[in-house]
Amino acid sequence: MLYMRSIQDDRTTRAVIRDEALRLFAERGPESVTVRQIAGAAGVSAGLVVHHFGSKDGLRQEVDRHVLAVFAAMLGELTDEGGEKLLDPGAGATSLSEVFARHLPADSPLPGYLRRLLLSGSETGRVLFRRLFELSRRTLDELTAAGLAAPGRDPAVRTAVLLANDLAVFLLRDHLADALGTDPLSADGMARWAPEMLSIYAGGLNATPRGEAPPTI
Amino acid sequence: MLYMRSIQDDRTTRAVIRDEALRLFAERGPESVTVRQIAGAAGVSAGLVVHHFGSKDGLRQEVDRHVLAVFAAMLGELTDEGGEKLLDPGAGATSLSEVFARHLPADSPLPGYLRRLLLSGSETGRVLFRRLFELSRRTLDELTAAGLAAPGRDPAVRTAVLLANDLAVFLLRDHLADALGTDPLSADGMARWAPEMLSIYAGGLNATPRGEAPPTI
DNA sequence: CAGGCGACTGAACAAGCGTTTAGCATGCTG
DNA sequence: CAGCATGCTAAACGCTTGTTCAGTCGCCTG
Repeated sequence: MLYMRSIQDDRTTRAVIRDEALRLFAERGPESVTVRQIAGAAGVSAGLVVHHFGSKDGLRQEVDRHVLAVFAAMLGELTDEGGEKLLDPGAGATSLSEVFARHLPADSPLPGYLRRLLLSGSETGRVLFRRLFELSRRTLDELTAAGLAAPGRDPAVRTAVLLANDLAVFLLRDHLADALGTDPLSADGMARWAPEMLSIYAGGLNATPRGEAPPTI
Repeated sequence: MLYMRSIQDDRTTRAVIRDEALRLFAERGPESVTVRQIAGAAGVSAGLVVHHFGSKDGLRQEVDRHVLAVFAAMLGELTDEGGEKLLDPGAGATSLSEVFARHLPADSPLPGYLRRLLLSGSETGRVLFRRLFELSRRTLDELTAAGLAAPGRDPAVRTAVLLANDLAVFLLRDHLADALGTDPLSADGMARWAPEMLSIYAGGLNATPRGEAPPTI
């Protein structure tokens, strides 16, 4: 019998199906992927997919749950170490992209799935955004407590601005890579993106370049 | 015969089909909308849709062309008056959202379609992003010339940051409305969003007017 | 008035969809 | 050993999809 799974693949068949579905869903969207395509990619029959997950929508929900769990683990770590990293000038591990880059391989389908999730209008997407919003709010509060930021006149909006800026990198990844010549989620891309971002956060659009002394009166 | 079009509707049947398709595509995505649903919404038969546009994909392309043309007209105006408005402090008509809000009714499907277009990976989306990127670049250059901004050490990235920030409002509209309690594309929403955004652009996250006391928490 | 042409419909079509079913091994359990 | 779940396949089912087709209506033109 022919297997698409490598010899050393210790995942269960169920997990293989789930992972291939995740990849294809992230790539083309669930509506444009058929059960037979998922089955083909996993090296099994279409019937087995339904046997394991009840239905195509059941599989989609399972993928949602799985992705949410992976994200929760990653964000949990960011929350834990957030306090120290934030106060360490120059560390700058405050952006989602950096967390993702450290935890995921470059070709991981998760960023793409995150994008679909946020834009699908689904309940899962809403849950995810709410979590990110709360995380963003905590980050802003910590920055404020450390004297690195002011809460602004409308802290909720300021929180939203920071989060939107962070998420935009995921949502527009392909276009940004096209326009800049560098994948913004790669190490090189982040090395270009982060300083520019931080520079604006530090002193606005008209701030003097880093290294020089700010205008003191 | 029953018509869904109002009595005073002077659009051709062809235009009605196109508009209903635009609305449904923006709402649910082209893959999730059937020809029969479009026909039903337009009050015609499924055969007529194909008769007018050749195929479902032909209709999709026509909608793409139409949306792109409408955008081009709006962006053209922004380019024309950009120079003066930018130099007028407080006017702040530099963001895409404001241009859209001034030209489109609150329930227009165009913002939603713009979102689909940018995230679909289609050639039309790529063209649109490139135009917006160039526009953003010109805006940054004008701000620089007016002494309101520095080009940064990596002007292309700075351009991308500004554009991404602008587009994030469209892409995350529903989530932001949920989190903030206000549609960011409404007049009220923009009145909250713009000052916060401009404040960061003006002086960063920790801006405090010089000589004054820092904001109390 | 004849005739053709474009708008339009309802029925039909083939293909593809998600799902169901019957059946075949395999391995554990009493 | 019999019995029975479990993992799995191939075939088939019913439905929906985009598309085609034959034909009707009304209008313009010669």
